[in-house]
Amino acid sequence: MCGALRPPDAGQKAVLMGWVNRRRDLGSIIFIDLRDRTGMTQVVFNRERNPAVHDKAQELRNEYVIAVVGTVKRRDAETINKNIATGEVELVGDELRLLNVAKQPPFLPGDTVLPNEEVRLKYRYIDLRRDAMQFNIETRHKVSKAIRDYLSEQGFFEIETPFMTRSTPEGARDYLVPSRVQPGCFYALPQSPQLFKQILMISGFDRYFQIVRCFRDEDLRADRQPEFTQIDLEMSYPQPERVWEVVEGFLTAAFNAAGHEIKTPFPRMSYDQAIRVYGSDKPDLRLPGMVDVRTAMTPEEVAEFATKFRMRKELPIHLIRIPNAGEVSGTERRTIGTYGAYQHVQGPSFVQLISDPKRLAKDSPELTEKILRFGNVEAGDLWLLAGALEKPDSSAVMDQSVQHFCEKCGYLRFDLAQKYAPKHGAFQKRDFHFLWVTDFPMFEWDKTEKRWNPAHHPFTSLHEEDMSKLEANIDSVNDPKSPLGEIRALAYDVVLNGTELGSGSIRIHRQDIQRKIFQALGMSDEEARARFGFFLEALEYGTPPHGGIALGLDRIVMILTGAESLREVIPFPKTARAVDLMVDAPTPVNEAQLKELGIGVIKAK
RNA sequence: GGGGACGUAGUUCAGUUGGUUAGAACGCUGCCCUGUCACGGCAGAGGCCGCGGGUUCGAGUCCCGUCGUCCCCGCCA
Repeated sequence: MCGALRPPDAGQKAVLMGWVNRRRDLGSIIFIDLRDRTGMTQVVFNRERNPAVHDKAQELRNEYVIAVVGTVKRRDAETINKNIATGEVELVGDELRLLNVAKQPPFLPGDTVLPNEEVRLKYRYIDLRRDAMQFNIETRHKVSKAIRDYLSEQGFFEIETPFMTRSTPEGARDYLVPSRVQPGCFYALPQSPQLFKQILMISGFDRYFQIVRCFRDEDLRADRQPEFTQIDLEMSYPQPERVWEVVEGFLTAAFNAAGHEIKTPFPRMSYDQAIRVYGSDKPDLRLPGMVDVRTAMTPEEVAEFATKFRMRKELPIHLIRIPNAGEVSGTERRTIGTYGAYQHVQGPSFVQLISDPKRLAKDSPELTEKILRFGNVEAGDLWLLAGALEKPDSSAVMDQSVQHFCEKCGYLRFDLAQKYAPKHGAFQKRDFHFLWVTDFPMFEWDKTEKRWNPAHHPFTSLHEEDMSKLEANIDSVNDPKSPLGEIRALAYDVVLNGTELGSGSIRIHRQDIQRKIFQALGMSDEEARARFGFFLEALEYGTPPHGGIALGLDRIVMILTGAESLREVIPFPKTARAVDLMVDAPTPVNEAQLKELGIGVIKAK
């Protein structure tokens, strides 16, 4: 292979096959960098030594596929190339076979500047020849293999589940597949194998896993593709801690496979704490959290401060700190103080920012001193205070809850952290901060539908202590003030550097509790039967307690390779409009196909 | 559904206040070159300025629409 030859091979005959990465024609001597998956070797064709082969080598162009038979030669000291692994040797070409020519490609795998993504995606086969892509795909292979091996060793069976299954109205939009045999009926591609894996527990396969494709017809993001791969697992009789151990185990194996050490167990944090301190359910621990400076003040000070800055004193006043941001100019500081300057935060403002430390220090020196000490602010840190506006735009008033306020602050923290990333240097891609976020709420309020919905999915168990709260509020699905929102689920997320890697829960295994959950969700027995009948029935035939989790493989590989988007770790990804530019999918289909399926297409205006 | 950025040669980009023949680099073609490795030198080809409309004596440049790519909000149990 092109990356294999080393000085000890000198004198040997060798055959190399690969692509012409670059040619350097010096007249009587021609150098070819021959490339394959494993690396690159310089091949030399010398007119003096072999005029016929040299002539033939003159025909070579970029990306031609060739086979070279030659002799491995140790290079002279002054011609060694330290930049490539095979740089101490070269292959002296004795025979050259042209396996295939190539048109001029729109770009070259060896180019230093990348073309735009549209071109890369259209000519994906060329893009994938690039070292970086080869590395990403190789890493992906190693990671899945490590996970597969680890879980197999732990007694998990890899079991496949159907891709053509039933549509369920919950959650994301389904991709539908029409049935020819049952006209007017549709399969749905699975958003996850959730119910199947639970059924597998009911079937006695007490440890299941699958590295499986999932499909969700929702808008894309840099870290969201319509089809993506999950490491899905489920086990019988687990405490959450047992699931976490398994995940920590396979992640350790996966990161090792990619050459990284990680520390386990991962720290844990409740959902409440994550929201309060980081304003997010997926905190990035590489930077300090926020502190509520009211804690450092007397009630009188809080009242005075709040009045002075038109802030609400019953909501947190958060100190957001970016360590080592260095000097920040006055102009810059004024921009920072402008709420609208942030990418993530839009809509009517209810956040009041204090971003000018000099002025604050001048006005209230003692208080400032106190706040800075309390927040561990050091010289060179960028910090600001964020409170809830006393009289915000009318449309923002209704949303002014602690949670919502903290989330807005969390976005400010995140945007600032991004903006000053080059300065604070805390966003090291190799610095892995894992975290378990636990005790997610069971239900969340749906503003559009004006009702409570499951925050995770309707088969999630709740904390035993919260059962009475469920029973007391079982008929309040349409009451936004209902304590249903306080019920904690046995649901957990694993988070890495601000990215949600995976999400799981302990499931309900008793049908009486399942029934209560459906009731609390305002779903009648009939409705529940219609939607999940097969599953509810299965629950009645001896269901062991069980629970599990699913992690996004693509996201793991993305972080491991330092990629900025999932498209860098998926060989054939889709664009933001869910189009595959290489195969040009989706496409219309012909009338006959539609007719056979009993489908009519309505032309959009 | 909404907000933002971008679209000029095969590729990456430049293009002044609207002004006459739209440039550079890499790649490509030909010639020269025996130690290059992002080889070098000389010569050359290559443009629907995304598309459509408008303003103007005149549009790559201004305006409107549209298409495409990217980022974000909504959405993603």
